Amino acid sequence: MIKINLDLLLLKRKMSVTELSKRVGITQANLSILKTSKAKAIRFSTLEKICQVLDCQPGDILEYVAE
Amino acid sequence: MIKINLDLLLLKRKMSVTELSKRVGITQANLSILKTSKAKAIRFSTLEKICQVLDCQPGDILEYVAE
DNA sequence: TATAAATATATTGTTTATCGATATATTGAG
DNA sequence: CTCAATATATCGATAAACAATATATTTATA
Repeated sequence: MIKINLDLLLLKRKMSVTELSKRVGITQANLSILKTSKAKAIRFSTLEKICQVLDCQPGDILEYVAE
Repeated sequence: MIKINLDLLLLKRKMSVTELSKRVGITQANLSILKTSKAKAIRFSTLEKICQVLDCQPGDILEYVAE
Protein backbone atom coordinates (compact mmCIF):
# COMPACT_ATOMS: atom_id res chain seq x y z
CA MET A 1 0.00 0.00 0.00
CA ILE A 2 0.94 3.64 -0.35
CA LYS A 3 1.24 5.44 2.95
CA ILE A 4 1.38 9.17 3.39
CA ASN A 5 3.22 10.53 6.38
CA LEU A 6 3.02 14.20 7.19
CA ASP A 7 3.59 13.94 10.91
CA LEU A 8 7.36 14.12 10.83
CA LEU A 9 7.50 17.17 8.62
CA LEU A 10 4.69 18.95 10.45
CA LEU A 11 6.62 18.41 13.64
CA LYS A 12 9.82 19.73 12.11
CA ARG A 13 8.04 22.77 10.76
CA LYS A 14 6.04 23.12 13.96
CA MET A 15 2.90 23.34 11.87
CA SER A 16 -0.58 22.01 12.57
CA VAL A 17 -2.71 20.13 10.06
CA THR A 18 -5.19 22.99 10.17
CA GLU A 19 -2.47 25.47 9.35
CA LEU A 20 -1.18 23.31 6.51
CA SER A 21 -4.68 22.93 5.09
CA LYS A 22 -5.09 26.68 5.01
CA ARG A 23 -1.78 27.19 3.28
CA VAL A 24 -2.35 24.38 0.81
CA GLY A 25 -5.86 25.57 0.09
CA ILE A 26 -7.89 22.50 0.91
CA THR A 27 -10.22 21.93 3.82
CA GLN A 28 -8.95 20.63 7.11
CA ALA A 29 -11.28 17.65 6.70
CA ASN A 30 -9.90 16.63 3.33
CA LEU A 31 -6.31 17.05 4.37
CA SER A 32 -7.05 14.82 7.31
CA ILE A 33 -8.29 12.15 4.91
CA LEU A 34 -5.05 12.40 3.00
CA LYS A 35 -3.00 12.35 6.17
CA THR A 36 -4.60 9.16 7.42
CA SER A 37 -4.07 7.36 4.11
CA LYS A 38 -7.80 7.16 3.47
CA ALA A 39 -7.59 8.79 0.05
CA LYS A 40 -7.49 6.54 -3.00
CA ALA A 41 -5.71 9.06 -5.18
CA ILE A 42 -4.13 12.45 -5.08
CA ARG A 43 -4.08 15.34 -7.48
CA PHE A 44 -0.63 16.45 -8.41
CA SER A 45 -1.75 20.01 -7.79
CA THR A 46 -2.41 19.07 -4.18
CA LEU A 47 0.81 17.13 -3.81
CA GLU A 48 2.66 20.03 -5.33
CA LYS A 49 1.22 22.53 -2.89
CA ILE A 50 2.02 20.30 0.05
CA CYS A 51 5.61 19.94 -1.12
CA GLN A 52 5.79 23.65 -1.68
CA VAL A 53 4.49 24.59 1.74
CA LEU A 54 6.49 21.96 3.58
CA ASP A 55 9.52 22.51 1.37
CA CYS A 56 9.98 18.84 0.70
CA GLN A 57 9.90 16.16 -1.96
CA PRO A 58 7.12 13.63 -2.60
CA GLY A 59 9.47 10.95 -1.36
CA ASP A 60 9.54 12.62 2.03
CA ILE A 61 5.85 12.00 2.56
CA LEU A 62 4.93 9.06 0.33
CA GLU A 63 5.95 5.53 1.07
CA TYR A 64 5.26 2.25 -0.62
CA VAL A 65 4.80 -0.53 1.88
CA ALA A 66 4.75 -4.08 0.49
CA GLU A 67 2.33 -6.47 2.18
CA MET B 1 5.22 21.03 -10.70
CA ILE B 2 5.29 17.33 -10.01
CA LYS B 3 7.37 15.36 -12.47
CA ILE B 4 7.28 11.64 -12.88
CA ASN B 5 10.39 9.94 -14.14
CA LEU B 6 10.29 6.30 -15.04
CA ASP B 7 13.09 6.31 -17.56
CA LEU B 8 15.94 5.65 -15.17
CA LEU B 9 14.28 2.71 -13.49
CA LEU B 10 13.04 1.23 -16.73
CA LEU B 11 16.58 1.39 -18.00
CA LYS B 12 17.94 -0.23 -14.87
CA ARG B 13 15.34 -2.99 -15.05
CA LYS B 14 15.77 -3.22 -18.84
CA MET B 15 12.01 -2.96 -19.15
CA SER B 16 9.92 -1.24 -21.82
CA VAL B 17 6.94 1.00 -21.10
CA THR B 18 4.76 -1.54 -22.86
CA GLU B 19 6.03 -4.31 -20.63
CA LEU B 20 5.50 -2.20 -17.53
CA SER B 21 1.99 -1.31 -18.59
CA LYS B 22 1.14 -5.00 -18.93
CA ARG B 23 2.55 -5.82 -15.53
CA VAL B 24 0.90 -2.86 -13.87
CA GLY B 25 -2.39 -3.57 -15.54
CA ILE B 26 -3.05 -0.32 -17.33
CA THR B 27 -2.93 0.36 -21.04
CA GLN B 28 0.25 1.40 -22.77
CA ALA B 29 -1.43 4.64 -23.79
CA ASN B 30 -2.38 5.62 -20.27
CA LEU B 31 0.98 4.72 -18.81
CA SER B 32 2.53 6.91 -21.47
CA ILE B 33 0.40 9.81 -20.27
CA LEU B 34 1.68 9.25 -16.75
CA LYS B 35 5.25 8.89 -17.93
CA THR B 36 5.18 12.19 -19.78
CA SER B 37 3.75 14.07 -16.78
CA LYS B 38 0.48 14.74 -18.60
CA ALA B 39 -1.66 13.26 -15.87
CA LYS B 40 -3.20 15.60 -13.32
CA ALA B 41 -3.48 12.99 -10.60
CA ILE B 42 -2.65 9.42 -9.84
CA ARG B 43 -4.48 6.66 -8.08
CA PHE B 44 -2.54 5.19 -5.23
CA SER B 45 -3.45 1.76 -6.58
CA THR B 46 -1.58 2.60 -9.77
CA LEU B 47 1.37 4.13 -7.97
CA GLU B 48 1.50 1.09 -5.74
CA LYS B 49 1.60 -1.32 -8.65
CA ILE B 50 4.32 0.66 -10.36
CA CYS B 51 6.42 0.63 -7.18
CA GLN B 52 5.74 -3.05 -6.78
CA VAL B 53 6.76 -3.97 -10.32
CA LEU B 54 9.78 -1.67 -10.39
CA ASP B 55 10.68 -2.51 -6.81
CA CYS B 56 11.06 1.11 -5.84
CA GLN B 57 9.68 3.90 -3.69
CA PRO B 58 7.42 6.77 -4.82
CA GLY B 59 10.33 9.09 -4.22
CA ASP B 60 12.30 7.29 -6.89
CA ILE B 61 9.86 8.33 -9.58
CA LEU B 62 8.11 11.45 -8.29
CA GLU B 63 9.79 14.79 -8.06
CA TYR B 64 8.61 18.21 -7.04
CA VAL B 65 10.15 20.93 -9.14
CA ALA B 66 9.67 24.48 -7.94
CA GLU B 67 9.15 27.11 -10.65
C1' DT C 1 16.13 2.67 -46.51
C1' DA C 2 12.38 -0.24 -45.58
C1' DT C 3 10.05 -2.42 -41.93
C1' DA C 4 8.78 -3.39 -37.51
C1' DA C 5 8.56 -2.28 -32.79
C1' DA C 6 8.04 1.05 -29.19
C1' DT C 7 6.12 5.11 -27.73
C1' DA C 8 3.25 9.32 -27.98
C1' DT C 9 -0.99 11.47 -29.09
C1' DA C 10 -5.95 11.69 -29.75
C1' DT C 11 -10.92 10.64 -28.92
C1' DT C 12 -14.94 8.89 -26.59
C1' DG C 13 -17.29 6.92 -22.73
C1' DT C 14 -17.60 4.97 -18.08
C1' DT C 15 -16.57 5.02 -13.60
C1' DT C 16 -14.27 6.57 -9.79
C1' DA C 17 -13.06 9.62 -6.33
C1' DT C 18 -11.05 14.26 -5.10
C1' DC C 19 -12.39 18.15 -2.99
C1' DG C 20 -15.71 21.73 -1.28
C1' DA C 21 -18.94 22.51 2.07
C1' DT C 22 -20.66 21.31 6.18
C1' DA C 23 -21.75 19.06 10.52
C1' DT C 24 -20.33 16.46 14.26
C1' DA C 25 -17.58 13.23 16.98
C1' DT C 26 -13.28 12.38 19.22
C1' DT C 27 -9.06 13.43 21.23
C1' DG C 28 -5.80 16.13 23.80
C1' DA C 29 -3.92 20.10 26.14
C1' DG C 30 -4.38 23.50 29.74
C1' DC D 1 -14.27 21.44 32.13
C1' DT D 2 -13.33 24.03 28.16
C1' DC D 3 -11.52 24.83 23.93
C1' DA D 4 -8.73 23.87 20.07
C1' DA D 5 -7.08 20.36 16.95
C1' DT D 6 -8.05 16.45 14.47
C1' DA D 7 -10.87 12.62 12.66
C1' DT D 8 -15.04 10.98 10.70
C1' DA D 9 -19.21 11.30 7.96
C1' DT D 10 -22.54 12.98 4.14
C1' DC D 11 -23.66 14.89 -0.09
C1' DG D 12 -22.99 16.98 -4.46
C1' DA D 13 -20.36 18.71 -8.29
C1' DT D 14 -16.72 18.39 -10.96
C1' DA D 15 -12.58 16.59 -12.52
C1' DA D 16 -10.01 13.17 -14.27
C1' DA D 17 -8.20 8.27 -14.32
C1' DC D 18 -8.44 4.62 -17.11
C1' DA D 19 -10.39 1.42 -20.79
C1' DA D 20 -10.66 0.82 -25.41
C1' DT D 21 -9.23 1.99 -29.64
C1' DA D 22 -7.04 4.15 -33.55
C1' DT D 23 -3.29 6.40 -35.41
C1' DA D 24 0.82 9.24 -35.65
C1' DT D 25 5.54 9.54 -34.54
C1' DT D 26 9.85 8.07 -33.15
C1' DT D 27 13.44 4.65 -32.72
C1' DA D 28 15.77 0.45 -33.63
C1' DT D 29 17.41 -2.90 -36.77
C1' DA D 30 17.92 -5.90 -40.60
